[in-house]
Amino acid sequence: MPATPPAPSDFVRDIVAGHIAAKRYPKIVTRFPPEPNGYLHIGHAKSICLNFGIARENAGQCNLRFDDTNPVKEDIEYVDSITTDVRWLIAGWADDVLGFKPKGAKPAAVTSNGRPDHFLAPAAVGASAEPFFASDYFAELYAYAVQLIKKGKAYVCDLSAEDTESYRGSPDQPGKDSPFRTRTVEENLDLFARMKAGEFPNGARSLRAKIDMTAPNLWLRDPLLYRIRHVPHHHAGDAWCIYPLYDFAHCLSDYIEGITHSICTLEFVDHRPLYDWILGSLDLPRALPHQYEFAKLNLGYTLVSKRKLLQLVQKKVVTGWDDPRMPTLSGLRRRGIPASAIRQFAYNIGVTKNDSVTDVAVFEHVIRESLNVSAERRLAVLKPIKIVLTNLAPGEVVACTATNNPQSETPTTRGIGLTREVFIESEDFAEVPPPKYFRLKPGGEVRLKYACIIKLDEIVKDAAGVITELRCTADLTTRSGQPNSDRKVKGTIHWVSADQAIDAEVRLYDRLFTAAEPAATDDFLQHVNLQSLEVVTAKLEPALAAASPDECFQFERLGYFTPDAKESGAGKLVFNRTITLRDAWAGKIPGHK
RNA sequence: UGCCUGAUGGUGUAAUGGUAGCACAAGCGACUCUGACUCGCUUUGUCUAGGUUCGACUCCUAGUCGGGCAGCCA
Repeated sequence: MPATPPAPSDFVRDIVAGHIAAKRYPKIVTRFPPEPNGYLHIGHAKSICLNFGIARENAGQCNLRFDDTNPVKEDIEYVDSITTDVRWLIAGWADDVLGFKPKGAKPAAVTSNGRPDHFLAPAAVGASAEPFFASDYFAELYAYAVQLIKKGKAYVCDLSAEDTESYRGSPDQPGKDSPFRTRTVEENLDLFARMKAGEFPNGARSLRAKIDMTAPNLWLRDPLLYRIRHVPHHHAGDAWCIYPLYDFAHCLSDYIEGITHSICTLEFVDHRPLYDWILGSLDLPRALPHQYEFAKLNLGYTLVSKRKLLQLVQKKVVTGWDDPRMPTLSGLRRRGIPASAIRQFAYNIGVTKNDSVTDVAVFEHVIRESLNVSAERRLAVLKPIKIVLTNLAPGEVVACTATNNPQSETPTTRGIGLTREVFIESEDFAEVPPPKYFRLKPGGEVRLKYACIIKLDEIVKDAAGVITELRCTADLTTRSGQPNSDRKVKGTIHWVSADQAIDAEVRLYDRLFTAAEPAATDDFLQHVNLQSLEVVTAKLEPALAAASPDECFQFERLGYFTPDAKESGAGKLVFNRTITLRDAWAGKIPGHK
């Protein structure tokens, strides 16, 4: 997989390309605007790759901006996790177009040439820089709201939430004007100032745009611009008790930052006329941003909804937002999935306006494709069964050489020792083998990878009939470099020396849901896969003792595994299975799958 | 019953009036000291009905089906 895939093409990029050809903007500026009310997930990755991708392909800029206008749902924990996750996803790919600003900077403090420019060169983006926050614009936003009132385009409304809803009408029924719609500019100004001053309780009044209560588009029926919320804000502190709503804050935040292309998902199509109305109703001298919408990601057997993922966390279905089974970027990272694979995935699925469900196999494919090239191979046995090589003496060690990565252009090797007692995978032995079984069977031969061919002589069982060991003879003339090394047997299996093996907890993950579209079911919690985690104590080759969580290994013939960043350490090794290898055999075993 | 939006193999996505292609999945085969990887081959598609045109996935008309919208969430 190329580190930098070829530049993708899609309808959004076509629009941008048209603007560049027309020299409509001096610089392309996009933004990724999460609300800090949950962790980022694979669906957000699609948006991040689109926004940062467009910026990097056009020598532009993409601001990370927190859309933090609703303090009751937001938290600093999410600000931190989102920042970390975005930087991880774009690292080595779009760092140089990441828009950050000096810590604490607000628009007025850094405006130059009549145009706010918070952008720092990548070298300057260190501890003294931070993402953008819509809440840093609260003062500007308030001033714009006052301007709207003065133009007679906004009014303070005293309707309760319930009345506001009923006055709005329904999709096929026009709404009716609020009795407060005709207040004078002076009265609105006074009331709005007193809202800001904290004179009224939560929900007592709101600021509304004066548009058209009979508009067929519900979002044009005098939408709310500000609500009263006597709560402190995680970023703005306790400076405010009125907070702007999304529609008012977003378009103006885009304008303040000089965004050219405001890219969002399809559910905001209905909001676009409002986005344009607000910007068009104010005196805004600079070029206005425009909104473009694409279809968000839906992934099979996966939940792509912050709200629903939060429920999994709260109900302790998973251990946290970063549980390796979660489709969050934190979870995927902990599981061992490379950021480059996620970017490749975004590239492969494309960007359209079609509401669709992507097959998880597409995601799994890019993970394997990436790891196959990068992961070093190791030997590990998940569910061991003991083999005794009767022609080796106790304590005897036969030195073998294993290749670290056959995909490498210049593969390196490491030594492993074959001893009298070794563990093999219990699945690699069958007392009564199915047809076409290539692995160890009574009287049969297999090759121990990197070692030699062995022949099964005897199956030893205890009094209860349980197999305790398999006694085999090793044909040491079939080792690499030995005269019979190219002797062919149908099966090659992995193994670990019983003397040298180290124990590790290995967590085997499966999909979190049994339903192809959990979000489309009545209750997704009823479709949680109760077998999504299986914990085994595995036998690993000794080299794995030094593995670090930023490495992912292929355990040969099994899959890709990475040390758990939170729980694996010198005292106790814990590995997460990132993904299995493709297994063409599994589907062919009679009665299997 | 209002407004917005979409429809191409099993899935996702190209083709912007000129050979329906790519990826994933599936199947068969080759190779193999990973039943992996790699390689070769194969199956399967333009929502429907009209129209325009030498020629339509593409343009027009009418339908059908799907998604979104009535938070003081984003």
